[in-house]
Amino acid sequence: MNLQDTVLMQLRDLILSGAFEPGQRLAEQQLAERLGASRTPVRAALVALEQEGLVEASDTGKYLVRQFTAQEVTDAIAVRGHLEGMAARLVAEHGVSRLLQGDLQACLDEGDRLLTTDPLTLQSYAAYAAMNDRFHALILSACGNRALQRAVALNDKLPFAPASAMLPMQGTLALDRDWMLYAHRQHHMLADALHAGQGARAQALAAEHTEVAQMNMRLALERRAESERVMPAIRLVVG
Amino acid sequence: MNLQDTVLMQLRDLILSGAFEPGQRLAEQQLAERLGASRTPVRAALVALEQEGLVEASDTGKYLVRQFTAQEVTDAIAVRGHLEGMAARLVAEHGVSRLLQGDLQACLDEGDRLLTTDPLTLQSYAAYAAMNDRFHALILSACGNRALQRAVALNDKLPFAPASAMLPMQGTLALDRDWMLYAHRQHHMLADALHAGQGARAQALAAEHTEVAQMNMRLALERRAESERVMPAIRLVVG
DNA sequence: GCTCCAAAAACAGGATACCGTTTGCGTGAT
DNA sequence: ATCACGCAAACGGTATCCTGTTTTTGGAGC
Repeated sequence: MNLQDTVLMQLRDLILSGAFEPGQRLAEQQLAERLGASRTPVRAALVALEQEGLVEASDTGKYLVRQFTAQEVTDAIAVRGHLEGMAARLVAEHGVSRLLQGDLQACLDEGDRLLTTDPLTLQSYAAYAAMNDRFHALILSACGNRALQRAVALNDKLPFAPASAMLPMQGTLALDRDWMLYAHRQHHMLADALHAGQGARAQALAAEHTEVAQMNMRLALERRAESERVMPAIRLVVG
Repeated sequence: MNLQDTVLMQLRDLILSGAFEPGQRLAEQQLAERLGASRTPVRAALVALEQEGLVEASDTGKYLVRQFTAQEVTDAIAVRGHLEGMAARLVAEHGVSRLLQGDLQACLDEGDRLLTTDPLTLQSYAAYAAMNDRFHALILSACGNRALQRAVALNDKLPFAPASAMLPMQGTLALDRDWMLYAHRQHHMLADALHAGQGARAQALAAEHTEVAQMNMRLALERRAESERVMPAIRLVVG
């Protein structure tokens, strides 16, 4: 593995885990020392992170930790909804292969099983999150549109835009399981629409599905203090 | 201006003007010599170009000029259509400001005027292309969704995905002006839908609008030899 | 005690040197 | 003539060095 890629991942994790103040300056030399590398790989990582949108270059060429407004997060989630809607429509129009059908069904079954326990255990949460990511990734990769995949990948670099952000933070709300049940039923309906070749319905469902993430984001912002322990990246959201 | 940015632009132009074979290896040192810079800015430019999608890193870490299939180009145009559809819907829902209304109208008027001359002059083509870019940029910037703007910006880095690719290559087809008249009437209709706050209609129109680009792309690929003089980037499309 | 200016420290952009690896070519053996 | 082996050139990854610029700090003057 490259030192460049290692540094890139480390730096991304540091930012997303709230190790820096939003708007804080990121000096190459400091980071190089902190990560035990030279400035060269740090430079490359900063260039990449700027494209990812986690870091911005000031007018004088300095790198700053990007800070997001609540509106920007909302917007990013809306974009993901729109893009996933397109992916779902494409899959529905192309037809669902037997393999994909099986994989989707496996996700649905696992979700059904995980959500029976009440209250949810920590393991159930983690397993559901992994399944959720897999479900969304399945549809995206099945749509076969590489430009679309790239657009989603870029969007997912922003905090709280990825599909996993849809999951309620565990423990803070008793309503969590209810929301997950709702979201999982949408998964069922979406798989159904895909299987039936109902493109418009699939698109609408996938887009509407992200409203759960919007709701979750709003709740997290209202309860900033408690949220910060579970989702440290929320520190990057100002206002 | 940074040497990095200069090198990045030069390199991007070189690739898009077909100076390299698709799939060709891009060696840092060679490029550094050719551009009269050292390896450092070239390296930064290559990292950026990889994120833009014009260059890809092989398994052993070398950089290659990316080559596109016709399907990938089609997909990228489809993604732009979907994204511009969202932007148009947002603008229609938010309402069109007086300023935006005036700017759009100016574009429409200029287009009307430019398309009266028959046959079109070279200047008319260039002016229409500039106006076309401005029109699409106006809507995108008015939508206010930064994540959406980022997604479009990324997509537009791919050859033939930007709005300007919608314009027929001048001189090769007598039908050019007819297509431009058609596309420009869509501009009129889109502005009308935006003004009337008809979100769904605006979205559908903006998406359908990119079918002109699809058509143009198909024609260009059928007449590869002639197209190459006007759109050298077509060399990057294989198959 | 506050302000302003100058010196010093830190930093970003850029260039280059070093090293391990890959690649490609030429030579020699079969 | 062909294949295999080895050597040399080139390259990518990394670190370090240089230079011009920005930022910070410390002191002197008000």
